[in-house]
Order: sequence, then C-alpha cells, then structure tokens
Amino acid sequence: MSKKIKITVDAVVFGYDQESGIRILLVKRKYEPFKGEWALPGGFILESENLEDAVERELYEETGVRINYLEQLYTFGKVDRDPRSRIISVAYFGLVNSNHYKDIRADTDAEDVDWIKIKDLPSLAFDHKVIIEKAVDRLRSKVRYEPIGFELLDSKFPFSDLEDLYGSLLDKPIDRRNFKKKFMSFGILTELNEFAPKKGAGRPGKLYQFDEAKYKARKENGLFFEI
Amino acid sequence: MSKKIKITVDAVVFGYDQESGIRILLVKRKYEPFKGEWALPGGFILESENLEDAVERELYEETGVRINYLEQLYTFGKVDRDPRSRIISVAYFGLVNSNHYKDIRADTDAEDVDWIKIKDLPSLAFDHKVIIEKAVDRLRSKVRYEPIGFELLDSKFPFSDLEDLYGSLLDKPIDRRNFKKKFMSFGILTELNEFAPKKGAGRPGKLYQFDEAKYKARKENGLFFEI
DNA sequence: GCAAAAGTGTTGGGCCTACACCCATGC
DNA sequence: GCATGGGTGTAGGCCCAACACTTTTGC
Repeated sequence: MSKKIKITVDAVVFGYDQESGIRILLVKRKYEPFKGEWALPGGFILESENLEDAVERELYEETGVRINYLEQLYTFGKVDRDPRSRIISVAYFGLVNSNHYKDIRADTDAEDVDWIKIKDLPSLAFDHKVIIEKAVDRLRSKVRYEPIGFELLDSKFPFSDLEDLYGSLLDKPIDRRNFKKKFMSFGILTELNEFAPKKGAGRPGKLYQFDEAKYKARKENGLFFEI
Repeated sequence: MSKKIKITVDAVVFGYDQESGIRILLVKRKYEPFKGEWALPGGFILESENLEDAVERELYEETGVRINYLEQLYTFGKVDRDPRSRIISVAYFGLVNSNHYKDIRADTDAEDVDWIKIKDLPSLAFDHKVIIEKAVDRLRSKVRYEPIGFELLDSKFPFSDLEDLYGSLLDKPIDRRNFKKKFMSFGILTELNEFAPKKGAGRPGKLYQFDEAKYKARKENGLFFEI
C-alpha cells in the first residue's frame, strides 16, 4: 500500500522579456535538503485540495505570483528522487507576463526568488533540471500548435513583440513577412488603432490584441493553428 | 501535509483488430467500491516501486498482459474522484498486440477481463471514462506524429493492415495510394519477400516490417514523421 | 468468369519559402 | 540626415489531394 508515499506539486513558470528572452521563476531553498540551492516553487498538497489549487497556492505563497495559464506537465515518481522519502511530484507548466512581476521578492518560505534565463540555469535541487527540460520541450512544441504565447506578452502588443517571442522560442530567425502573413491568416488577432509607446528611434508599431473568442469560434470550425 | 493521500496507477491499454477496431482492456471489479462495474486495470503503488513498474505489475496481476509500449498519460487528482478517500491516480497509456491475448481470462483480483470496443464503452467506475477519453485523444494525435501504430500490429504485416489501422484511428477514409506513398517516403518500413496468409478471396499482400533502427537514425537527422 | 483485395502514376492547385525596398520616427 | 525599427508583395517550387484501372487470387 502507498501509506508512506507523499505528494508534492512543482511549477515551471515561464516569463519572457525582450532583453532576457525566456526565463523561469525559481526559488532559493531556505531549508534542507538542498538548502541554498535553486529549485522550482512547489510543495506538499493538502488533503482536501485539488492539484491545480495546490500549485496556485504554493506559487503564491513562495513567490507572490498569480498564474494566468497553467497546465499539467508530467508526474515524476522515481523511487529515489527525493532524499527524504518516497515523494512523487506532479509538475505543472505555467505562463505569466513577467512584466507584472519585475521586482519579485522572496516570501517567508524561500531565501530568494528570481527569474532565471533558461540559457543560463544554475544547478538545481532534486530532479528539477529534468523537470525543466521537459517543460521547455513542451513549451517549444506547444507554442507551435496552440496560440498560448500571448500569455507571456502584454494584452496589447506590437507585432514585433510576437516575432521576437517566437524567434526566441523556436530559436531560429523568423522571416518577418511570412510570419505576419501566416499569423494574420488565422484571424485571431485584432489590429488596434493604437501605437506602441516609443522607445528610442524607429517607427512606432501598431498594437494588436489576441481575440480568444474568435480563436475558440474558429477552432470549432476546424481551424488549424500551426506555426 | 499529504499524509492521508494515497496514490494509484491506472492503465489504458489499447489493442486493435480488423473486425472490432480499437479496443481497450478493462476489468470487472470484484470488490467495492463499484463492485461489478468495468474499470481500468490498476491499483496502489508500492513504496519502493517506480510508477512504470507499478503499472506493469498491476496490469500483469489483473489481466496477464505484458505491455510493449507504455507512456505516462496524465495524473488525475480531483478531491472527490474516489469515494473511499483522497486518491490520486497516475494514468498510463499502453499499446499491445491484442492477437497475443485473444482469450484473456480474469485473474484473482478481478471478476472478469475483456477487450471492449471504444465505440461501445459501458459505464465505468470512478472517473475512468474521463481517463479513457484523454487516452483516446492522445492515441489519435500521437499516432500522427510518431510511428507507434506498429505496436498494435503483428511484427510482419500486410500494408493493408496499416491502412485499416490508420483509417480506424483517424476515423476517416484513407486514400490508399497517397497513404502508401507518404508512409514509404519515411523509409522506415522494410518490404519483405513474404506474403500474407490468404484469407478468402483476393490477391495476397506483401508483408512489411517496421525498422526501428532506421527510424531512430532518420529521426537524428531531422526526419519529420507526420501522417 | 466474377468477386474480392492488392498494386500502382499523374496532374493541378495551393501553400510555403525566399527575397528587398520604402516609411515613420528620434536624435 | 542618418540610424533604428516598422510595414509591405511576388514568383517559383514543392507537396498534397484527387482520381481509376490492372493484377492476382478463391470460389
């Protein structure tokens, strides 16, 4: 029987900004095991709590972040993945607009909290490196067949932000004309009559907005989103 | 803390044959709760047992089936999914050649075991209906971008078996010429100089074999399998 | 010889890729 | 006026979908 087996949840939360690219929200552990090492936010689930609620609670407790997109990633259950005892972790994968959490501060349970570039990960507690690798794979593939990238951007964004995001996610240069043609052909973006705030030189870009209602409607009718 | 939370594994095992199409391996429960109802094979995991080992063990104990393809599907953890207590289930998704288990017999833990057509599912214990729906979705989409269908067929098969399988999985008629052209273009099938045993009228078909080594090699070189 | 299943090529259209110049703004 | 970033169209090739007749076998 599974009496002594415990369950945790862990969250791989992605953020994005132009300068740093894709980053992950990590906490520095305050307690043993792996005290002082970076780890994914997460923790034990309560007996009367759904898995998603546990993730959202732990995430908020440890980092102050409220997530806008969350999906289950994978369950990690190797016998020896935690030195304390048999602990199985249900990992989740989340997206937030990291501009809302620029100056993130450690809460009581963690020694430190920060956004860390995925190109630049430190060594991590437990099997969290493996979890992150899986999450990155998932993000990279999912973003190609579902329009989830918007969760990482402001709700109104210039088209170039989307280009940059996809370029950095897919890790290869994008043909701006083809990309725009294709993306617009899905008919899920609304072109606004507003312009991006000017930052330095260059022509200001028009702002766009993701229209989720339209996306859902087209999906019903067999739209294939694919980049 | 998660002291009182228990963990089970469940297996959605798919089989296939020409007459019945896609079927799932189910057991009729011998004990409460849901005594006498059909359910997925599965059960509690042992403290020193990896998740996959638990699935394989439970599956063998309850049905005598040894799986050849197994992957994790999803973890179901709604607070009230089990009337006994808080039980979280890690569901797996498996494929076997059901010809090897034509006359399957109930073992000690189950009242009955059988292959049930997915078009014809009875009511099921727990949230197993939801689990199966998720597994079916996964099978249908996965078979389009990874060559896993062979696990359901004999190791040597006439091309028409593959056609029929894909037709039944994707639930739409297949253009035989285009399908064959495309599939052969991946270069992962070996054409043998043997012919299928004759069953009734009709010209006997050549036998083919999946060449996993070739598949892996081509995958390294960026082969995109996609049907 | 007829019914059943296997084997086999070509063509047209649509989509994707490749590619370069002009425009609006800040300094 | 120059540097920076935004906006935009076309042509060629490739891939995919559509489509039907012949061959081999059992009865």
